[in-house]
Amino acid sequence: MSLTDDPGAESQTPEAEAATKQLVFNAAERLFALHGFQNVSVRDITAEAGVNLASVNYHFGSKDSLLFEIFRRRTQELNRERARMLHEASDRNAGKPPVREILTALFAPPLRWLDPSNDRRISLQFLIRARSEGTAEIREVLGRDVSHLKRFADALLAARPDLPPEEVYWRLHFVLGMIHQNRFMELDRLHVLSEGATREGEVDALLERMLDFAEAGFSR
Amino acid sequence: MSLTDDPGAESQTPEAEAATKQLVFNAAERLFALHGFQNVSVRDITAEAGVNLASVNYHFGSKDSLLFEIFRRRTQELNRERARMLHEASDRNAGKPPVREILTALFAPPLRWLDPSNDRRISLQFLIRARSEGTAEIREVLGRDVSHLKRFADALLAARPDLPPEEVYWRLHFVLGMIHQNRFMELDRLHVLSEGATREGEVDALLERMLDFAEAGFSR
DNA sequence: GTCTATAGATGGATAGAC
DNA sequence: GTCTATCCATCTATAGAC
Repeated sequence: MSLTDDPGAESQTPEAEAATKQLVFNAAERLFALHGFQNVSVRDITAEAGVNLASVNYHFGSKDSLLFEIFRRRTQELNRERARMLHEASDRNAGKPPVREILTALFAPPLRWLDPSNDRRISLQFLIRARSEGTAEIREVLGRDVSHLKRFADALLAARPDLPPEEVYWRLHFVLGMIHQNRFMELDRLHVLSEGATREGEVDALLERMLDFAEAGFSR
Repeated sequence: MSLTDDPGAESQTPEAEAATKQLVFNAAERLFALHGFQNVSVRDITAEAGVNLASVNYHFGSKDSLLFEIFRRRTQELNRERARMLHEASDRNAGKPPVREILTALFAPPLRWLDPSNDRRISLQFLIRARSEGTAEIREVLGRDVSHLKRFADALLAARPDLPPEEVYWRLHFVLGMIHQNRFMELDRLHVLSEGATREGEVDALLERMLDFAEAGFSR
């Protein structure tokens, strides 16, 4: 079964290494998403993962590096989904998709992640928290790497050439705020306020609500 | 000049106490707003304030209590401004203000604080950060004390009785996201993305932009 | 690669002199 | 009320045995 020449002895090494590293990765993502970066210690992570204390430093170098790697991986996954959807929307519309389709490419991936039946629900919470609480390294990357957002800004500028560019940028800012509001804390608060009328479980309905609201905000 | 019978000796006590406490309060608010709750130590605060290390515990009991008191005070100030504006809007409109005036009462106070010429700019950043990074005590208060938000939800429900209530709650959720997006980090990021086209200094213009966007989102 | 023990640093809180 | 010195808990990171 093994691809190596030595199936005996310590042949479980690559699998065990991958397994331990993945256990740490998942436990760290989960705990940080739930309790925040600074509130989770390496001891918490290794205890949750059921591995020994030293494994974080062995596999990731440091606590900071671990969290940066989770952030990098999840950001890349989310941005690729968004970029692919934007590209498809562009293909469907002769290179000039309308506002609603651009916003769909921006909203749909994080909302799919938000679905309670989706394993990635916790990853989205992680990303939202890391964005505002992350280390200086994460913040610096976020601040400088605007290339991903630029594709959406350019698409919106092309869709609304009649608007002053700064108006388009501000509206993009507003819709990003709508997305970032979907944290556990704010959703719980909304649930209390509405006395249970708002059910976050219906992510398809939420996507339509967000699109209706944002598209209306853009159509002036 | 003193109201006490003993102007000599340690008569500076009340003023000195107030002065030191205020120095700590201001330094803590500023540092937390800039660097986050967990990233600021009591030593940082007392160094910034130019007072001795023990004064935080003497005047506030603990670091947690200090931050909770700042949060409580600023939240109260902001909510009172909002409640007053909502009340005035209600008076102007026979108890049933239109959506745009309700949203103005929600947006205008934090945007006034955001003005670079306003001392309260740092207080607003503090509040936005405390909301997402705060202690369990702060989060619990936020989660349970929805009475302030409820006034705005009720006003919106009255202004749009044609809509299903849950739709109104979701839209309120969206506009709150728009407000919370006005953090230093996100504003800086927007500034980079727009290559300087977005100037946050023009808070009056920003208020109009936010109102236009949100009102359009509500009018369907 | 795993695990224990511990180094090394930092931070919150407090005792006790003034 | 102020301030210094210090206690004690906690955390990250690592050395070294297995």
